[in-house]
Amino acid sequence: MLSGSASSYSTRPIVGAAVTPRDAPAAAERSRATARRIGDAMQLIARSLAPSRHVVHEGDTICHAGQRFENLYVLNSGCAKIFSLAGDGREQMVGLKFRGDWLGFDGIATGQYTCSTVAMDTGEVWVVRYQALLDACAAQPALIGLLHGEMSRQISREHESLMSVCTLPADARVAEFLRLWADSLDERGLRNDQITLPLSRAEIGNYLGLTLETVSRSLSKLARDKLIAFAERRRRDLQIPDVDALTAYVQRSLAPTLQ
Amino acid sequence: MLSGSASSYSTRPIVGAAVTPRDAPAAAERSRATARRIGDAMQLIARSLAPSRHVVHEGDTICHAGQRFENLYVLNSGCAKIFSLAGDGREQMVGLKFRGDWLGFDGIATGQYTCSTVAMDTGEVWVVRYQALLDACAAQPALIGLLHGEMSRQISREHESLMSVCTLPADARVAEFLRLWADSLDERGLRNDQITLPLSRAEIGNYLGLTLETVSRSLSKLARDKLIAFAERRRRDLQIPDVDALTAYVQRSLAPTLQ
DNA sequence: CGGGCGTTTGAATCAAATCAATTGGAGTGG
DNA sequence: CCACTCCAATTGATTTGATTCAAACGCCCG
Repeated sequence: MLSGSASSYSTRPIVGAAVTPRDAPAAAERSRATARRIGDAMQLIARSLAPSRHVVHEGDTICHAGQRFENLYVLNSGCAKIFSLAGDGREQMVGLKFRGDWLGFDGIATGQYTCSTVAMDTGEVWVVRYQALLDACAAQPALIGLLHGEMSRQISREHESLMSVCTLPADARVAEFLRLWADSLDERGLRNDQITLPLSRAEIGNYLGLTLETVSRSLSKLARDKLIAFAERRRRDLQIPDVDALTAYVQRSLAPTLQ
Repeated sequence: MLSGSASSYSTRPIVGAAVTPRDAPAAAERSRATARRIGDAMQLIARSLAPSRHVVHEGDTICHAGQRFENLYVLNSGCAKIFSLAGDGREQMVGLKFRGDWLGFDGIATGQYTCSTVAMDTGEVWVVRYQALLDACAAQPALIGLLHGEMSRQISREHESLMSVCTLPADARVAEFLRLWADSLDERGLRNDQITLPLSRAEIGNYLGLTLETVSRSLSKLARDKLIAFAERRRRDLQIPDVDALTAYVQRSLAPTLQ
């Protein structure tokens, strides 16, 4: 079976996978659908919850690990990074958030956030009191669908992160990270051919389970292979001429013998 | 700062952590509280949802990736493993489930499960139609708290997995895996001094981002260091004389210079 | 202009993967 | 009951990808 020999890391197939090939025009359609979904969701929230709105700037903490849970937050613009904090001091970046994404789900179970969220650029955060949200759900059932959808989506994204970290070599992990970023921008109708990473190499490394040096080397390699191009001066701005090429790069790394 | 020099892997602190030391009697109390929580939850589900009950056996698939989403599943007994399937055929084990845990959240957002769940031993699964659950929530508000709590808990657990895989060396990852297992049994009032792993080394490796050989070596090392002991004949049964010692082992691996 | 931080790059090292051989248990059929 | 196969697991030898250590560069800001 294919997947057994494919990965340079770990494992043989255990459940047996249905391989579904990717196709480009469908991806574009999916992206438009996502844009619509996010727009509708924000409208619904605005209309039925009248959330208080807060402008945040780069470096501002939106919610703090350990704080008492009361609110959920929805990002209306800008982007944010989420860190999970272990009792022993370890910090792990566990997520990236863009317009339409929700923050703070991790606090519901225990009544206390386990993650800190920090804005990566100027943006607007909508604050939704959890109790108010529950109350509003009674009157507006679409809200509950939205809420559950977002929690579900977050769970699925965590699965993808884990898959990335567990099955991909360093270069591919970085490529996938960039693809994710570009896709996220694309889905929100933002330019994704020229992106500015608001994360240091160290932060990217933390997210991907790599050291900053390895991230730097991988980016240099991707640039050498013409999958990305750095801006003249700032090595944090980069162009992605072809996002699908990144996907192909990841796939190639899985089957080095078959290419 | 401590955490920067501590980890042999990755990174320097980015947000700044509040270090909260662990303490043993509190852990025991927490475990009892969890047992109560799970018992209450199962009662609530039984009472207000009257779910259909299904006995499953080792190897049975509870839900299949790709299938249309309709139901959530609650494990009443037994244990199950969850695999996320990528389009390219990669399989990643992303979770372990025990009594009281819910399955299928990943399907809500897209209307289609992205994970396959397989029973690891004989147990009972309660099938809850998602729509029926939503309807019941209106009459029984505690249900919605339960549901959200479980989704939230799952998100937090994924964070822990990612932290494990990204920050711990192989031996510590295996130790943490065993600790997690023992804790899960403990919280459910089951014996946890003598456990039988229903997973092969390959599956553990897949879960932890390691090869089966590395898992085997790590287990042997843990046995050599007397943190675990194998049963006479079967290398899948093992004893954990002191669960806290596993925690200490993980901590030591983070600060090899300071011990 | 100079200091500081983020980044790049090289060289040496190391942890984990790979390759390979062996053991041992479970199950099968003679 | 034993011989046989099959698969899981262990263990050793070797390779390799990523980390670590170190040095140098370049951008930004005071």
